[in-house]
Amino acid sequence: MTQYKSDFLNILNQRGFIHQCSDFAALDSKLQSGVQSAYIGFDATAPSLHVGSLVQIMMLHWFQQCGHKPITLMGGGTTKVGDPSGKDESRKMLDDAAIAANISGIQQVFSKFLKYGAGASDALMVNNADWLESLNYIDFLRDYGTHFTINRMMTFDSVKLRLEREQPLTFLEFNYMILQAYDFVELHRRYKTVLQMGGSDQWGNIINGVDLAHKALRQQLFGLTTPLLTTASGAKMGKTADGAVWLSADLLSPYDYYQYWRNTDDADVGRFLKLFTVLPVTEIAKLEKLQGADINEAKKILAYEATKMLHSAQAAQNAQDTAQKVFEQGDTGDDLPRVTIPAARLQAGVALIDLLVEAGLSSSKSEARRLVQSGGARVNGEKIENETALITAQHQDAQGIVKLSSGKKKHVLVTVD
RNA sequence: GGAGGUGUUGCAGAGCGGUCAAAUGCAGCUGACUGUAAAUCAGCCGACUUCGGUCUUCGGUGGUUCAAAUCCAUCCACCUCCA
Repeated sequence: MTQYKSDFLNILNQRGFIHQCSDFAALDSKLQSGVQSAYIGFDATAPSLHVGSLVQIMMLHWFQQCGHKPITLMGGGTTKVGDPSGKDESRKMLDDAAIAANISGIQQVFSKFLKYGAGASDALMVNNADWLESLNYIDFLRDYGTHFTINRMMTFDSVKLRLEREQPLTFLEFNYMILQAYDFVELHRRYKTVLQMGGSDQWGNIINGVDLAHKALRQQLFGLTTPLLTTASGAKMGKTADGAVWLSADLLSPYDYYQYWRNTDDADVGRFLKLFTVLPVTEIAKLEKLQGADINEAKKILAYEATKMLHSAQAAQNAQDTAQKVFEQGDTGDDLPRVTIPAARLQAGVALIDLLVEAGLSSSKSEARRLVQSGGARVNGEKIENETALITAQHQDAQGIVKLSSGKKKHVLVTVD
């Protein structure tokens, strides 16, 4: 195994974060020569980040743990342009207000993983709108446009793939890579930032920044990317039945977040433990030796640790307690989602079909019917196959709760007010 | 500006006057088997339904027809080639 001089690269290497680097040896030396700053850019296209971004955030986390200064760059300016990488279609245009709202949502997530402040290795939050919006078009073209050739830009995957698939690529999007390259140069000017990290899909964009710095500033900057993360079954990280796995508790409860990790494929557990927890690699190595059903123990640790990092130890514990009650004892737990209906309605009796829809377990009555017909609907753990069944006050337990389930994993507690 | 092409249910992609709520694949849901895993197998996969049906969908609009996703007109978007 490769050995680096710097702690940072060693940790990243051991934990499987590294895909490509523009210059391993020189970066290694640079990291040894004092406190450095590195950044990762995040687009403000959604009100929260999802687990797909977690790898990058963890890299910044380790960077800070190694005594360096991480910078989180919000793409307030570049979001208006839209990164064409990996997309067939242009992004929808977002207005200023939406971008600002998204940025404030995303910032809350970062503070869970990074310590912000004024100290040497405290993290810094910047927004590229601060410099991109005041750029003068002609000056910018003359100063930086000369360093880019269309010939080369056409060879980047983000451009090439669009063209090959005969999908439109607007001039606006075509400029994205130039602006991202300029970001790197600007961050170097402002904060002596020497390293840009990102997912492997960002390699082209990152290298553009490194090149631009070389040409415009005569400075060697560095790029480092993570492998594209997929699950063992080949799916992209962060997608579940209900959509993205958000990092904001408003969009995805800690319990659901815990469950997301708890349901990891066997084949992914070791890899994810290294990437998404801070457990020592020696300990992870022991967990990786588990076989068969014992792997579940490793998954519990993964889920607990990941939830703890994002939310809190308490939230992780609550989620774990609930999961244990629900899955190991067939009971109910406090963290299960709840819906409340008027007591009078329950007295009169509510159609099971309707309740399934109201609880969010089915998206339409038809779907709820199918669920019941196929034997996937349960009330208090009892399978109900009669689609005209009524749920009444008699179904309430001692606490006045009715537990409604769709399949084996999705449960909702119905309470009355 | 000119010529041609494309636009179908989450995605991909058939259909080209009735048998079309629309093939097939992927994704998804449920069940069986299990370990809250994977793989495999089975069913489902527009909405509403008193389960008889009813209603809304094939880029938009307006036509032709007993009947249109399928034909015509027009508009829009995109692609390719020419200028």
